[in-house]
Amino acid sequence: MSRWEPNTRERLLDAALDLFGERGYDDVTVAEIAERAGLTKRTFFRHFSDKREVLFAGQEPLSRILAETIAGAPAAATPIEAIAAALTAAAEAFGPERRERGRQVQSVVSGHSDLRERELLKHATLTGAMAGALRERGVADPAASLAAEIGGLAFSTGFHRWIAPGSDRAFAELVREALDELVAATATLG
Amino acid sequence: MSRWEPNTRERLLDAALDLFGERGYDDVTVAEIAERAGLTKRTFFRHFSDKREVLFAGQEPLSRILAETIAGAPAAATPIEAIAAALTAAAEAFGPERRERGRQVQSVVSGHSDLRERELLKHATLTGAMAGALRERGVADPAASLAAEIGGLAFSTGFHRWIAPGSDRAFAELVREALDELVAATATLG
DNA sequence: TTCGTGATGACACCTGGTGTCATCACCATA
DNA sequence: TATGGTGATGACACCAGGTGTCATCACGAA
Repeated sequence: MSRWEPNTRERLLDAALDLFGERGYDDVTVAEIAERAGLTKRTFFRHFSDKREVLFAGQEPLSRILAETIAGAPAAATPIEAIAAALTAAAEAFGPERRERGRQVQSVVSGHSDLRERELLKHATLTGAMAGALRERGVADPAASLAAEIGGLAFSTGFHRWIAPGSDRAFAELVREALDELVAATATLG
Repeated sequence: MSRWEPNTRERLLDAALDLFGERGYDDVTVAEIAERAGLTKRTFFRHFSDKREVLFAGQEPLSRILAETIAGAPAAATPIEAIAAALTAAAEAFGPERRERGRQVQSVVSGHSDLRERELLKHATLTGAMAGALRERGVADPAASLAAEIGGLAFSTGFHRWIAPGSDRAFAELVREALDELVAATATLG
């Protein structure tokens, strides 16, 4: 046996989601989360940089996957093709076992301005990673930002459909569908 | 003479920008800002909902202008035409006298994660207003969100060019140019 | 004169977040 | 076995953002 119980981060995450579900995000203090996990406030902040971050942990690898997939796409691939490959690769990291937690997190986040802000920052990080990787491929700049923005929109749309009640299709499939719709819509704008 | 000096909000805003410029955003406390304006911390929070908000005040009318202009666009206008009209109307509210303050604010915001978050929230509010107004016009949803996102990108791009050192062209003109470039880029994506 | 109103000050309070030091299981090495 | 280093944690003090609440006081209306 080790000195402390293992899986500290996971215990904190579970405690936080439980408490947020019971009493709402801002009626729960960090000290309470830590206490339920058998830890102290100070330890919470050693694992999460702030109270919001506990709801967004685990998104760090996504940027990497997106950027690497775009970088590794065939030289002949168009920006949208590269984005499509990247979104597929990223979405495949979300198996059905993550759907329920996605629902829980989203239901807490969606009602809270503070948390919406953090969500937008994460979203911007993803689109920024995509845009940067496209520029590395030589895509010039209005096009790179635009393609990345479309990719971000597809990701969000797909995510919301994925966690919608009754949904049982794969995340990757839904994202691809959303991207196709967006590309088709491109022709109707102007 | 009134009991208190007038222009409370403006005095707080000036004090905040001065102090942020002198010592940086997080080495300045709200109490110090209030003190320089001859007020107290409590009064600061009566005028701004939080410390960050002092840097983003005055953006409230923009959403309204965008939405109303889109709503009032000719029935035959395409989504991009409606967006273009809205962006022009909004950008015309930014005369050259606001450019220097724009630079100050942006230089404080750009280095700070907390402030970037708030900026993203404001940005999302603007694109949300545009997307909503387009839907009211009967634009179906992938297209409405996409057009709004393009509008948001044009606005940001134009803004950054407007405050760039040496820039002397009108904000509205720069935004229109950015929008044109984005629409052209649409055809190159793939 | 009187009364209501609105903006402010004063003050206590909570909570998120940080700096710092002590503690103690674990591990490597002698 | 002994010894010393390391890493995660606890304990504790502290700061700053933000809020609730009550008192104050100029101003305008009646």
